[in-house]
Amino acid sequence: MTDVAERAGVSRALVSIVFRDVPGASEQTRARVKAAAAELGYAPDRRARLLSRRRTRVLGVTFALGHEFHADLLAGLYRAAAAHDHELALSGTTGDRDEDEAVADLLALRCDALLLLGSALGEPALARLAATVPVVAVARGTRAAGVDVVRTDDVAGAALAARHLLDLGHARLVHVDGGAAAGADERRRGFATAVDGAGRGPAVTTGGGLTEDDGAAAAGRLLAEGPLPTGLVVFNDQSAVGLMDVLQQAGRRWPEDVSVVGYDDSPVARSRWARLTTVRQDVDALARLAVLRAVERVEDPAPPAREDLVAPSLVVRGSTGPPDPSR
Amino acid sequence: MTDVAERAGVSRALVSIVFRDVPGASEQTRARVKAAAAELGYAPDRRARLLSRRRTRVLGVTFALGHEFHADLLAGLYRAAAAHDHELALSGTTGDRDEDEAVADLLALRCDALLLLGSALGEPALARLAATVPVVAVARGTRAAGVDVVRTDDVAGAALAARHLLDLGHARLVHVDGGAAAGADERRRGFATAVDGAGRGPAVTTGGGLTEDDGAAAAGRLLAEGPLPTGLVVFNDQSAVGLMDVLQQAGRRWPEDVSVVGYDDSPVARSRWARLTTVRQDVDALARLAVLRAVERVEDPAPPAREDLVAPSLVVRGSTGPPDPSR
DNA sequence: TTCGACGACTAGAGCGCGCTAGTTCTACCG
DNA sequence: CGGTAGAACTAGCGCGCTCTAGTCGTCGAA
Repeated sequence: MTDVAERAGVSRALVSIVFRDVPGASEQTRARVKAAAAELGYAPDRRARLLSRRRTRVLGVTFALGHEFHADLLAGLYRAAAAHDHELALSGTTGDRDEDEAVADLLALRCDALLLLGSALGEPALARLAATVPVVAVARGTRAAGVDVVRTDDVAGAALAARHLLDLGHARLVHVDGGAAAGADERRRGFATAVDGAGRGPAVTTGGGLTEDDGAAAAGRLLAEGPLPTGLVVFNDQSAVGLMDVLQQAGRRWPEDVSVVGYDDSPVARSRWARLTTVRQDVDALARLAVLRAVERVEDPAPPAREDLVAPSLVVRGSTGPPDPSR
Repeated sequence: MTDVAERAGVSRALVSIVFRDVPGASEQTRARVKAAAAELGYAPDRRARLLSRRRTRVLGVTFALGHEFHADLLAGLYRAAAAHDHELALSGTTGDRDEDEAVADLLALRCDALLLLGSALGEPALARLAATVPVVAVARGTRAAGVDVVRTDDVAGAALAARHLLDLGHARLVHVDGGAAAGADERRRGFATAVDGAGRGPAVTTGGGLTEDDGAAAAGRLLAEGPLPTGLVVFNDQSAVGLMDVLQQAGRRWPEDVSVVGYDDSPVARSRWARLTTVRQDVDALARLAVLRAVERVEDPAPPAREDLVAPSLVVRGSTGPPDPSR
């Protein structure tokens, strides 16, 4: 910075003014400073810049590496943060790098707020964290004190899936659930409410899970239990494709023999093989709201924690259709 | 820091000594300082710490968000960086956040070195960057001046795939290539060398690409062109599953009618449907080497750029088998 | 007793910025 | 010509840490 100032024949303060783009310098000088900086390959050191500022305008984000949905969220967060003139500091979690470590890293950077994507932290840990720094839990519900929540309305999502099948004319629906996974309760509830509400109850749910194997296991049970239901709402896309694989090996076709709805609109749902009708979470809205809540809470930490539900939407593909009347 | 020092009844310098874990404090005092810090919820501010240190011991990493292979690499990089007592600063690229932006962000943090995962930067841009800061290109070849390269030996990888099929007894092999993608040339070469070397030449290659659609298009051409080859080596897993989908719709089975080998060992290769035999890149070795080269070059920027090739391995699954002699 | 060595600890400069409280310079008015 | 407003610019402290060059005190050897 000193070099740039010297080369442009001004003081360091002037260089600072130019790079912060604030009033206090003539156009002519601005040009001269910028030219000098370009020649010297100078760009302000962000660490030093943040150090002398009360607010860092940096949002810390923890996410699971390799989690497609988190990657989508991050893309949205980059956009949303830029819109609020903030930056992102990323800290990934993996098998041998847990969330505590990721959070500690971000705290050492003195982020203004923390956005935890699908956090696995317990409520006490979350509450403790929220006492130190504004925390927004994204895509995960919690009642931890002081933690803002931004997530998809899973009750509505599962209901959307169920109603889609009901509208197509399916009478025998089954929900392959997510067991104890985050959001599984809400999805069970949404499915049941939709089915019961349409007078097609009682709603039938069978144990599932998050993985392909979970879906495959559920498919095996359904095939063994007698006549296959014509409509299946599965906890997520991954479980759905595991299920579909077993059904296909048993000679069942979609949408002719069975209609299947997934959840998440992950890449596999788009595959030519599955063409999976699925519930899409509004990633952009989630990201925008998460950043907004974080920024708001930085401004004013006082208000009680709030929860934002974002409406999901249905993406109809080839895995669903009217039931074959001949069967 | 001042608060902690006061509470422990020592100077700030002592607190620094304790937290840097360097000699110069008695065990007794260390304990007292740490206790005081814990009570006050103090952790050193990394920005300030780095600011006053010549070397930051931070490695900047650019990666493509949502790219499974990059996520795997990052997990390895976290491990490798920790082993060298370094930290990682992540900067993702997306559709509307390009690599230049990601790199500028990292430079503003004054990282010691940059690791670019599958960089799309041109050679001039890379060379320019390398003149400013040590740069390691990971999973991507380049001859840009001053840029170290760490990547998989794609020639060997494609040869591995071809030899696997040859060993199984396949006589008619075709390589569905990656067009102009990074690594496509090497894989073509490896395939051709293996086939020619086994006296089963001339090697046949057909145009492919990176996506499912590319693979599907290639499959359509192969089906139309006459008798289907019994062994296919495809540029990557994604293209392979697109191809397999079309083959399946045409009534072909694997491994009975056709054996298919992919590349990358991505999650889709593990799917129950595809069970794709594939070439796995040694992510851990790539990550370890990348960090090592970066750290070395920070120590001593002088030596000429070097290129490290990491040996890939074959993961055999259900998509390959001996050719059916009855056909 | 003196001296040096060594462990424990501290003062204070400096890292690269932002920001406040100035100073200087220019233009214009009465 | 003095006075003044406002634009252009600068001096210097402080952000939270590291690190060098010390000081102080203790102990053992000459």
